[in-house]
Amino acid sequence: MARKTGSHSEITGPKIKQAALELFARHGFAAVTMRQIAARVGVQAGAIYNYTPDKQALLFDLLHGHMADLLTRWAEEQVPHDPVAALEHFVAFHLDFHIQRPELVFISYMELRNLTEENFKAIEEKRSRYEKIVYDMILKGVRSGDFQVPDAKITSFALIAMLTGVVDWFRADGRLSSDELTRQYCALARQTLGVNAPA
Amino acid sequence: MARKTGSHSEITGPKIKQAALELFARHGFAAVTMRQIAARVGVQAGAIYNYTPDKQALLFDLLHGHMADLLTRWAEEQVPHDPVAALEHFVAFHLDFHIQRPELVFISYMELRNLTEENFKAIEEKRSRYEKIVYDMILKGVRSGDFQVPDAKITSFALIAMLTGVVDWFRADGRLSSDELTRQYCALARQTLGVNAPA
DNA sequence: GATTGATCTGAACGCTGGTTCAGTTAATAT
DNA sequence: ATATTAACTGAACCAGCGTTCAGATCAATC
Repeated sequence: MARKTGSHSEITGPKIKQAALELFARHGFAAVTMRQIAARVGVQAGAIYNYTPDKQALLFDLLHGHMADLLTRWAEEQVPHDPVAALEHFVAFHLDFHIQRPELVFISYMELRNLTEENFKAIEEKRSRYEKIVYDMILKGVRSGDFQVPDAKITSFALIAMLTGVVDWFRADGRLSSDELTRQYCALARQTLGVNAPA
Repeated sequence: MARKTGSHSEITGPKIKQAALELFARHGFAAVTMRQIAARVGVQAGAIYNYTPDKQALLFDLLHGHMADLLTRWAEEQVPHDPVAALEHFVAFHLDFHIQRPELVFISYMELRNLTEENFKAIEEKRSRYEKIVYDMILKGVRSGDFQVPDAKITSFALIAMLTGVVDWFRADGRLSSDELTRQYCALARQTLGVNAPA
């Protein structure tokens, strides 16, 4: 059992993941080579195979970890019972989570088609779970009379698209703080959901 | 000047574009080979080079044509002067245009990073022009008092994301007709823009 | 029916891809 | 010191890539 402390594996492993993430996000999965990833870590291409069975697994682990993280975090949130407060809580959570990992959000949308069918299904299942959370939240508000929307399902898609689209333009060092961003989108989401709308 | 009529070039050219479009949308630009495109057209890979200088041009032509088409069509529209009517006109136009060409919408978002810098700039310029149209439309409604939004710029992004996101789930043969879709989104857009919102 | 030229084939070119693996390195344990 | 072994190198494998091009094909023209 040589090389416990002083071992590089606990450093190289995460570095490979990080390098793959950055390169996949910038150039796309198919356009990135194992040699590029290795170069960024400071290692030869062959060394990567000590940490992942193949390139596909590298992608899947990133996407699966991302979705698992999203669901876990939401499960840990203390969501208010009031529908409007719950909506604002969700908006804040969703924006915060997505803004903090723009690359993961990006490849989670872009690279789905580069997954094997089996891996794709695993991601889709998690994505559906998340969409259902939003749908249920909206439905609850509609039933209580707090929300007024043309269609709960469509509105759930529209809300998610609207919020997730933020990663396309928001920059943490831009003119807008993330707090301000959240405030703006809370207001926008309330309007979209028809809070205080005339009956 | 042999082979005027009976020539295949007027058939093969478009077929190549169509095949490239479908394959790029399904598998991604980098993952598609010239031989795959050729096979779908029923031709050898070399023949493609009678119609395009290289693979990059194949992608650029698709994206550039798409954006040019979008701007041209909108320029031809008779847009009402009333801000609310203009908004609904835009929603209907945007949805209709995008729903009719989901593959082009898809690759126009996904494959930007596979363009050379020069080609990328050409597309970005057109995209900005379109975004400005939406922004100006919102600004006009805000100034007239018809719209009530937290921030015109953010709202323009949110509106576009919300509408364009439709191509991710809408299927022309699904439960929802495109007319019904437009109606739903018009209502949603009015709410998002704060039409009839309390001052 | 010979000529022409647009269209396409088929094979090749040089190169790079993911992946494998025998062998080297170096930190620990004895 | 020596043995052990995780971590990594460096070279190789072969399949496949985009692209080129000399030559075949064949409908339209003369």
